This record gives sequence, structure tokens and C-alpha cells, in this order.
Amino acid sequence: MEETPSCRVETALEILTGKWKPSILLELITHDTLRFSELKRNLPNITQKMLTAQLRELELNDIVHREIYQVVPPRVEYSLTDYGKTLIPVLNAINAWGEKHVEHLAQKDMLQDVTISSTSDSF
Amino acid sequence: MEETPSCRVETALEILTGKWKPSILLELITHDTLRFSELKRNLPNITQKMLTAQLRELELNDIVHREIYQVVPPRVEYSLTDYGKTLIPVLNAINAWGEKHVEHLAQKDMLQDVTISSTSDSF
DNA sequence: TGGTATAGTATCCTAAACGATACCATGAAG
DNA sequence: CTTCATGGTATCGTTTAGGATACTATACCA
Repeated sequence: MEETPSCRVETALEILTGKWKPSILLELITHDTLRFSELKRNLPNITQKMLTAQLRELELNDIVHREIYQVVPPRVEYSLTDYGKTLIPVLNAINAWGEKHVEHLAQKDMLQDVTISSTSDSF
Repeated sequence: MEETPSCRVETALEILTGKWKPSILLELITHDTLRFSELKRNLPNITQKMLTAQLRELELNDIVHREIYQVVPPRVEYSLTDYGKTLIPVLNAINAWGEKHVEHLAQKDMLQDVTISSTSDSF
């Protein structure tokens, strides 16, 4: 029953964090709808267990929709819910800052190899 | 040497996540400069070890500045760097979404107790 | 001489996240 | 009747995050 800003930030971050959730969300943002196997293919190092677990959590939070087709072999498709799509601007903001940060660290740590120039403010 | 959006998002999230970093950052945003002991007082359940560790990480990433006064007993003050302040809009975006999300879950899970109305879009 | 305050370290332990691997059900195709 | 593809579970082990507790240095103050 807390209602502080830090509580809200943590609530939001819970949805975005975990080793795989950002990648999964970005996949669904850029591909719209993906089968389980397609997601797995696109995330080369994830285990089946982790992919299932993360998708279930996202589903519980009403971020992704899981559509099951009763066929054999099974076909299950994942996509963002309308509500899940409200996360896109947040991810864009985080992505933009992350991009600056990579540059910032590059400038700080190494004063060398200043050949970075790509800039993309959204996906 | 990855340069994908998900890599950038993860880089940014690394800075924001951890059980205490959001709280620490929000403290420094709202109070500007705080001594170690003041931070500890304001974060009632944090251990000294965790506070030190999280502050060190934030310092390494150039998010917070650590000012040491050579007196006894020691006095050490923490504040956001100018660069660290560029995180504020990001935290605001996350906070705003988190607020909506709390409401969203409330509507979904319980169809009761609809007495929530506070709205604050920034700190 | 001993207690106090501050800002830490060091050590050990638990719990949670994550990973590797094996297993399962189904029906169609061969 | 065997094999294949899909989308999972179950079980176990490791690795990491976090927590509890004890310890430290220093100078001042009584």
C-alpha cells in the first residue's frame, strides 16, 4: 500500500527487468506477432524455460497476449496488448538515454577510437 | 561491441535497477545533496554495505558525485552529477507509467475499492 | 582513560535468478 | 510403428544479489 514515487518506479522496473524482458519486448515491438519458436530463434541464448517464464510474467501483467491455436504441432503466438504498447514510449526514453550513456562512457573511459556516430532515437 | 536497441536498454536499466538504486536516485533528486548518514536515515531498511555498494556503482557510472571532507568524524556528501541529472526525465517517464500501471492492476485484479484518485506526473 | 560519531570494510550466510538437461503430449507424414 | 515438430514442464545445480553482523580508524569531548 505504499504510494511513493520510488514505489511506482520499482513497480514499473519490475516489468522491464530480468535478463530477457527487454529483448522480448523489443522483439514484439518490432515484429508485432511472433510464435514461441520464432522468439526463441531470435533470442539465441535464452533457454526454453526462461522464455516461458518471462512470457508468463508479461502475460500476468497484461503486457503480452498469448494466442493458442488448437493444432498439432502446437502453434502459440505472442503479441503486445494495447496496454503493453503504452510501454513503447518508456522503452524509447530508456533506449535514447542508454545510447547517450554508451557514448558518455566511451568518452570517459577511453580517449581513443572516436569513430562512433550512429544515432537512432527510436526502434 | 553490440549496438542493438536491447543492448542499449539493458545498459540503461543496469544503472536503474537493483533493489535500492531508484530510491537512492529519488532521494538525491529531491534533496540535492545528502550525507551518507542522511541517505541511510531516509532509506530505513538499507544496510550500510548495500548503500555503500550502490553508491559506488553510481559513482563509477558518473551518476553521482562523492565529496569527501577531511574532518573527524568523517563527512561525505553525495549529489547527482550534471550527467546524472539527465536521468531525471527517464525516471519521470518510468514513474508516470508505473503510476498508470498500479491503477491498471487495481482495475484488473479487484473490482472493488475504487477509491484511488491521486495523480502526480513528476516528483 | 573511555565513550561517541561518521563512514566505511570484512566475513559469512540465505534466497532468488538463471542455466543445463531431460522429459512429455499430440497427430500427421513416411 | 516410427519419426518429427512444437511448445511446453520438471528437476537439479550454479551464480549472483542481498542481508546480518562484527569490526575499523580518527579526533574530539568528558
